[in-house]
Amino acid sequence: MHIERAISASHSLIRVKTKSPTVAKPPSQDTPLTEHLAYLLAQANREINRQLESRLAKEGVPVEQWRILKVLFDGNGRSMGELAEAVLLNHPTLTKIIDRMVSDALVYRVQDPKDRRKVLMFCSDRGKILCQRLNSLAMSQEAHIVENYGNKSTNELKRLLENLIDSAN
Amino acid sequence: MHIERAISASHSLIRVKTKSPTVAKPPSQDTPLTEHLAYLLAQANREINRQLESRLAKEGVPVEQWRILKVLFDGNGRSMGELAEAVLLNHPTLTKIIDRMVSDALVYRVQDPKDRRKVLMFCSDRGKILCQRLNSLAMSQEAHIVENYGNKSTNELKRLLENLIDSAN
DNA sequence: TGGCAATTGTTGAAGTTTCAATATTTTCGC
DNA sequence: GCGAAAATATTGAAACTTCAACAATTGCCA
Repeated sequence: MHIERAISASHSLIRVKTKSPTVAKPPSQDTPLTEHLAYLLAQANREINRQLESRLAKEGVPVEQWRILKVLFDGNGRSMGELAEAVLLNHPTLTKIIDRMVSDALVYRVQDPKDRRKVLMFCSDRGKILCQRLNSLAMSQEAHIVENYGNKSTNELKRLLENLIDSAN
Repeated sequence: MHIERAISASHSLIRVKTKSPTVAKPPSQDTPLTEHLAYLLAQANREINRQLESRLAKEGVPVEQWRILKVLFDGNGRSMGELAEAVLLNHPTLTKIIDRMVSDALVYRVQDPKDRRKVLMFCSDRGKILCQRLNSLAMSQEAHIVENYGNKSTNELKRLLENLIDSAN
């Protein structure tokens, strides 16, 4: 292995056939789309998100709103900026979603007394009750994934995703 | 291990405490948002997609267009349906992106002679040349990920994602 | 202190995606 | 072979997201 690397590094004309089947291929020009990490993530995300979406549709609530309710559930207010970060939305999008949720009386705005530029968001009682129903639906979805995919794989995948996210920052 | 499984399978009243520190918590009502698989996937996807996007921006091309070019690069035509499936877009969205790409002379439409309902998409020479430059950018992004995140983790993550996608269908 | 730069959130316009309806062609049962 | 149903792609309207500009407030430093 040492030797193989040395040979390959010296650009030998002799082709050394590598043995390992799971040897790390560096991504090359003709790597199929389906082997790119970015693509696999997009595909997995799309699939899982669809499943969740269709569960939450029972309550007529989009995934983003569930995330917002879940973050606010603890009763501590969050500024729009914190919230946007937490739920993976950019500011203007969040503002408009929050507008709808305020209309539905799920959340409400309070001006931050410490810093009057900020708006603190809170979850209403109605929002909390809905949130709990949504949590059940989300839980059952995740249970369903674990059933098909296995407990070990699920946990391992979560761990790897967390590391990836960390390493990307 | 055999025995443990047997006990657990027989629903014994005796609790067998599993040793593993990474024991599977079943998702519960108050599982934080950030521990849900759907959330981790969304976050990782967002992050990696942003990185890729900013690389491809050097050529002024959105990620979706790179995917399309890459799929068509082999010169075999694809129907809109096949293409939509391959690049994770729904039909109307694809139609409109293709309209733009046709304007830019990156791809072209040909009516399928075997089945005149279908339109076969092909990549132009110009599209192929651009695709190769984009492939380089995408490769360098993936190399960058591997650098920070590690080769082993990257491959393992890809494997797990593939399995997840399979198990979800 | 006064004023300039930075932070925070919202708004309106522009761009994009999605939904439902449509047009065209093929398939299949009878 | 005919007609109804299915498959394929596109279109226009509606919904949504994003971008750039704006308004309000705070922090800073000279």
